[in-house]
Amino acid sequence: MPPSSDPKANHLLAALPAAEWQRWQPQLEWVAMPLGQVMYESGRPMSHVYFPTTSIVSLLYVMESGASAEIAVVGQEGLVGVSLFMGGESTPSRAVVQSAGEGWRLRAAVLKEEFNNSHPVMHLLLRYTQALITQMSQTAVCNRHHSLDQQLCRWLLLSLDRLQGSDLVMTQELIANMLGVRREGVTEAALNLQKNGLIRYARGHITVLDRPGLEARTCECYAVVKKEYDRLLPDRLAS
Amino acid sequence: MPPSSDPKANHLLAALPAAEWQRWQPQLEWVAMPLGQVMYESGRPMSHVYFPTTSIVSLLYVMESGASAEIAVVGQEGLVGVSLFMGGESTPSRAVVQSAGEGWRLRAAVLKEEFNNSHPVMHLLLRYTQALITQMSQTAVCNRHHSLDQQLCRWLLLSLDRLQGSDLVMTQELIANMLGVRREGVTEAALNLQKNGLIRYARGHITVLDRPGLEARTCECYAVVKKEYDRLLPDRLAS
DNA sequence: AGAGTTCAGTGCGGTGGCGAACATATCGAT
DNA sequence: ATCGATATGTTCGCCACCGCACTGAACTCT
Repeated sequence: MPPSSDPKANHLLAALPAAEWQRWQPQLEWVAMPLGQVMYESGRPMSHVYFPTTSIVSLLYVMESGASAEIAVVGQEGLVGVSLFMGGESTPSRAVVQSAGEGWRLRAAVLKEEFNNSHPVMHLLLRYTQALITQMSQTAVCNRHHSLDQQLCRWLLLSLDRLQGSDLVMTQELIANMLGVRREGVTEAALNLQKNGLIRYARGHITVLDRPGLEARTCECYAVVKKEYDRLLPDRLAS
Repeated sequence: MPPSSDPKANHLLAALPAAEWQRWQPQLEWVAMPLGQVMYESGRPMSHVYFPTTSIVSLLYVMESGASAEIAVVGQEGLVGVSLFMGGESTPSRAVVQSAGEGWRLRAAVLKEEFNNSHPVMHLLLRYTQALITQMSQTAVCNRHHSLDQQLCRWLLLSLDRLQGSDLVMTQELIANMLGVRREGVTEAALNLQKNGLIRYARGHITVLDRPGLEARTCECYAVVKKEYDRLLPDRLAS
């Protein structure tokens, strides 16, 4: 399978200054990211950082009981593997491809080298990390206070923002794993949304019909996260 | 009120290399941190970073509805205000003193200068930030999956780790706000713990009688966070 | 075409935490 | 010693979500 996506479809890569881009370009390696692929495993050192272009990756914690919960989601706006430059080399979470697509990767050593020696790179990556922290925090709050209906809306919107188009290939079972709830709960919430004409779905394929409707129905968590991403990673970065 | 605590009671300050310590020491300003003091407010730029020595600070999100939820807690092991060096200058959360005590602070400009010009400082602060990220993530998971009983144990243990001794000055009302639950729920959970001889409390004063018992009763979240702090910020840093 | 697998929908009892209202107990100030 | 404020204990109905068991429908493979 040949690369069909430009590295610059990833917003962080697109935001690199020219000098950095020149150095990085030959080092970037195209990768296919099929559904379910584990990008890194809890507690295991990482060999690469990944810059998704058309895929979505979930960061999730898996409990001893086997139950899981998503803490953040990464797409074309970000990168998978922040703990590499944060200094820990690993993290207790797992990263799994939630929506198949493509991306580009960079070897860990190269990234660390660049992070330490280029202030623009460092600042860009740290700002992204702060946005990611906001997403994680807001997930904690949302898990505490909001209904499954609202959380489903938030999750759909976050996913939409990280893809092009208004379609998601995604079974209810998978969504339930991400949200850390029962599959039946997702069925019910999704039925609600469908009844109200906000989405349509069939066997692992969800089409969003009324995005503003979703935004009206979700909790404030979505807007908080979106606003913080926009603030920390303004569009001009990606142009 | 005179300073009664050594700045080096804070683990990060204690971990500074000699050269950095020489530069920082004259800039450090002692501060009292009374219960309820707001160290920074959601979305507002920060003037200082704070290094608690004998106090505990909660990072919490306050929702439109007024409901709140703690996403992390900071004590002598860390610092309040990571978004300053992460580049965002502000963050959508609020930091409130949860247990009165003391600390030291540094002006924002000084900290940023040091962060940008000293690799040891940068790496130290980033490793701390990664530990903080772990705490936030685990909070999200815990909010999703674990019972109030278990969460209360986790919270007590996290607080204990950030203070000396086995006493907490803390009303159930306050704990409820932090955990994002009803006060009555905390009453019930605390009664359980008291019945089993794990704690004793009276009017805003909690004494932990059986710490191993608490550790046995809490969920895995506590251990995961503790282990990650120990891994990322080993004791030798603080010696 | 038929068999097996994957996905979605439904029903039912159980329960943990919610919201509200109220009862008691302890502390501190005058 | 009394009073008000603060902190804790108790009750009751409610509802969202859980766990489980099962049905039905659609796709896939040979």
